[in-house]
Amino acid sequence: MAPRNESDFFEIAVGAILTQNIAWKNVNTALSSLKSRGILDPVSLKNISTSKLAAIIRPTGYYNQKAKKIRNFIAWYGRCNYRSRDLCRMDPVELREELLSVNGIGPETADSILLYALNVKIFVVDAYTKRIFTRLGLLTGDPRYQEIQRLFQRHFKGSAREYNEYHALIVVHGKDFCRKKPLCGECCLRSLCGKYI
DNA sequence: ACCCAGGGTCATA
DNA sequence: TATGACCATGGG
Repeated sequence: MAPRNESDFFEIAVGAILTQNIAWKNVNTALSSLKSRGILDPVSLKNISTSKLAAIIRPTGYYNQKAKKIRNFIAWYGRCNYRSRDLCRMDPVELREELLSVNGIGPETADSILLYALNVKIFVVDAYTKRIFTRLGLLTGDPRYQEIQRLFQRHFKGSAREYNEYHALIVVHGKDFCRKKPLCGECCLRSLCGKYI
């Protein structure tokens, strides 16, 4: 498992918060602004005012809420006994619980940080995942986050690298499932999922 | 001029 | 437990 440098860790973690209910595309400009100002680090984000931060991340929408969420995350990091490079030594279950205790970090954001920033082998469930798995008949009704995650993790025995790749595939093809009739994205995922699920 | 995008929190019943 | 209101900009 590969610990990342602090710069990468914060870019991924802050990006995970900024992308909540928003396409990645909209996040890049905000992350670039933070980087070009040299404030994508825990000290700068601790010192900047919430309103200043909100103005910078404006293009991502929900900017007032997200500014608070980012500062809540930074405050947690300040309280945490581990530095970013050592977080991977924490028990992943305990770390997940700690992330979830931060106001503004829910299951998907916590799991995104674990998988993408810390290479913890945990599957990130998003709206697309739920829609696709339900549409494919793998799940029925209105499954909860944990059920969907368990379904994938029970059947897919792959590396964290592959967890990462599969979630990316779902995001890429997920929009095809907005339409009623099967499209190429569905065919792709049928063969994809059929191999493992 | 709509419609939606890789969520999460809070209030209410 | 579960359902709904709310947050808000940018691209199609």
